[in-house]
Amino acid sequence: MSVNIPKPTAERLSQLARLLEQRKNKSMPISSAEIEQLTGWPSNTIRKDISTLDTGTQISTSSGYDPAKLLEAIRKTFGLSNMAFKCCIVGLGRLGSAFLDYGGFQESSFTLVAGFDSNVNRVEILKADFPLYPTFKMKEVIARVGITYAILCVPPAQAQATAEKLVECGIIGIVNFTPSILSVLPGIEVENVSVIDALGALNARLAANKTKTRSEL
Amino acid sequence: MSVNIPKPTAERLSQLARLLEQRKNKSMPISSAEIEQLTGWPSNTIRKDISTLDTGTQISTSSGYDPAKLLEAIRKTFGLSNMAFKCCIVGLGRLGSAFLDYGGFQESSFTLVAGFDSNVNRVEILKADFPLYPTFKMKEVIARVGITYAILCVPPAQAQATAEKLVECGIIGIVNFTPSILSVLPGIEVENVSVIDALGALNARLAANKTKTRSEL
DNA sequence: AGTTGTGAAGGTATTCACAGCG
DNA sequence: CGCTGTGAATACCTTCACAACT
Repeated sequence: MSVNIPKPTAERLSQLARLLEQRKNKSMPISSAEIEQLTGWPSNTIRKDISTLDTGTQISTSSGYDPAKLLEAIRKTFGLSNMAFKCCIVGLGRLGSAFLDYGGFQESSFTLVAGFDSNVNRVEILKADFPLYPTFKMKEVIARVGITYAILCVPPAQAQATAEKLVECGIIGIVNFTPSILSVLPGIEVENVSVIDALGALNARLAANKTKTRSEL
Repeated sequence: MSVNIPKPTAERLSQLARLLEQRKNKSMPISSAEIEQLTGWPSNTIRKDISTLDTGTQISTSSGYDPAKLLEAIRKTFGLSNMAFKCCIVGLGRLGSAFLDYGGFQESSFTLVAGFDSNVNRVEILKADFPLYPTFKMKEVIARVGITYAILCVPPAQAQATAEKLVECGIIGIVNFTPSILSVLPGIEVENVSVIDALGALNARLAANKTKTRSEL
């Protein structure tokens, strides 16, 4: 069931989940038109996306979707129902330490459970809701706690080496905040997060818009 | 010429540009096979992507592409040849201030030219290679300096309001690092950058891999 | 009424496979 | 000969339009 969700659909649904998590009014139905208004995606597409979920139970009324049920359906489809995936931050410089008090994890299906830095001093000074360790404890902690994903924030020069070490330790997915391009073993997934790429994407889209005739409202 | 570059192609080319910028060996030819090895995209696709660029001059030899020429062609196609787009950081908390010494902009077509924060104290204490201003100077500075893009790092609760203000000031593209979903006027582009989404994408891909039979090397 | 859900049509992007070039 | 470059074929995603449901 739900074997093949198109990648763009998966991305939209992930963001939709985040939107639902944040939404104030947890019980008021949300319509595809409202989602269009909030996100800019056509309501048609949204309905099609939602139709790829296997909901089991009834999810919509005549005035829209039940947000809680919709959120649950998305989570179930992506295999993140009840359990939260455990993540660690690697590299606690300015960028890495910014996540120590980042609120976004609160409602999500991911939790931060550890941070690592090679600078022992920094590990001791920084405060967080979860323990911070010097790098040499990485292997032990990742195995013991059962950490799945890593958020990589080390300096660019160390990125590739650190990534390899993380994979050795059992990490299967890396969110790469460094500007380095990582190459990893097959089966391991990397998601690159880069301001420069984001700016590039913006720019590409705006350049494309200029060419197009304005067929949008 | 080059009227319609597919969106996924544009994204890959943007990343390819970054890869070329970082590459040590600036003169050794790079082949589509090597790019495949580094990025995971099929070499076929890469060649197709590159073929959408209008290169003017010859860009490849029989052992691959000339990296400098390729980079130049990508930049030209995206309208960012010589000039660098001017960007500002809005919100200088932990996350925002992490960009003050982020190296990635060095080789790119984007430059940071200003930072803003509502906390006057913070503006005075932080050090950067470019000037920092209190928020109330935003309109004046953006207009005078000619800033195009903003990197939004304010607390989630202020995100939507700040975005609207930025648009009023003349910003046409926003890289949104807050977990809030922004709605903006048509013609304005937003690129969301979120750890949570990145983790979601990772997870979705890994879940999909499990279903697939391993047809990869 | 208003909204979802969905087959069918249309449009895009990727893959294939091989011609053409240095 | 290895590598690029590209029409043609395929696979994929989105849009449309309307039936079904509340």
